[in-house]
Amino acid sequence: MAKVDRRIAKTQDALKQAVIGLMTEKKFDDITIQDIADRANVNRGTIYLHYQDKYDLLDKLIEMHLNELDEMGEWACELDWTDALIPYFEYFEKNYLFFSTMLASKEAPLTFRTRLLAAFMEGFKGEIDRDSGKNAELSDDVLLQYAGTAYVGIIEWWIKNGMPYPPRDVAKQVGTLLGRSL
Amino acid sequence: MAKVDRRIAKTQDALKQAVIGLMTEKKFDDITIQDIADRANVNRGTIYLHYQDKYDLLDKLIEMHLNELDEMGEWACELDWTDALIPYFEYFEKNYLFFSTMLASKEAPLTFRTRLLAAFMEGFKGEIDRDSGKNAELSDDVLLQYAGTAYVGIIEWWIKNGMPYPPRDVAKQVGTLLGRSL
DNA sequence: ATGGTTTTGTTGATTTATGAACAAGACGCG
DNA sequence: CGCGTCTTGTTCATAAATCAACAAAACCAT
Repeated sequence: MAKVDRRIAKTQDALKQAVIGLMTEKKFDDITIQDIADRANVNRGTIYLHYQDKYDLLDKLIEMHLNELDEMGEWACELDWTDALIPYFEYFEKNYLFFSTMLASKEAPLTFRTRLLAAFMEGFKGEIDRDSGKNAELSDDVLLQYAGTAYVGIIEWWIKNGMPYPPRDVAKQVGTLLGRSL
Repeated sequence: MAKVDRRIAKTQDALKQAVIGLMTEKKFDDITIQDIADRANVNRGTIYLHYQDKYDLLDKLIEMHLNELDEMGEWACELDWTDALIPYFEYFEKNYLFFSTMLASKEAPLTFRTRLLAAFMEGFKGEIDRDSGKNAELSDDVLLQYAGTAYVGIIEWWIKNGMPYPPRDVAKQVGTLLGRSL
């Protein structure tokens, strides 16, 4: 990964933080470019050096998290199911503000929830047990859809309810259930 | 006040925060320019665009706070003694990390405590009651030194003991006592 | 002391961010 | 509808920050 200029990282980070913060206060469509610039303490014009418009910014923000999530997937696949999900839930916890905002907001363009589901289903593809024969009579479609929605559903519930269990605990339970399903 | 460029404000702020943070972890002399740059997430060379060296940086940091303190003094002099100190103690609270670090560190060049005392004594000069005659037989020297060290002493105690009373409460009590002294 | 390593200041070429200004759109309200 | 105001996207010249490289100090263990 070519190391990016410090300034770029800083302003993009500030902008993303600003958007997340503002989304907790008002609807995305009510947020103005100037709002974002002010909150990020950045010149309004600077935003256009990095993004097309606020929708593009939100899009990139979402994309960033989805990318980080499936980068985690690559080294997590070496663990068994009970432990594999721990880093994920720790990630959700660390970025609580982002996920709760995104899962809450109805107007998040291209609905975040949908993209999250797609990403997880993609990630699950390689994890289906085709050896033991326990899934012989089940088709990929059904399996992925089942496990994917279940996973997203649990995350949604956990986040919206203020993370009632520590990451490790939910992760282990969900890991067990996912292991059974796939 | 000529408005400074956003970038300048940001890097200077980051640098000052970095110094404060680092001073809680190690002695000032052990802090390297690179440490500061790293913590502030700024290029090492950038530091030299603003300061001579780390001592200059620390100096400017102190100066900044002393300036803000005596700017507060100007509009605070319209209040009576019981209320006049409230904004000060709120300021100490807000910048708790700075003051506790500064008052603790023995090696703070030019000893912060001394500069603080000088600033307060200077500020008290105009507040001595020369009308009622109650101070007729007292000389400025004695009065200023007495009140000044008392004030600094209280602040030191309050900060070092983790601010055992809310700012308002200490401020009022100290205000009363200072009023009697001057 | 001495040789190796770290830290310090400085430099120069380059990239990014800034502020201010502008025209064109969108918005709301009387 | 039309008018004023706010928002958008873009431009330009300029200022600040970056990275990499360098020589000189300062530091430290042998």
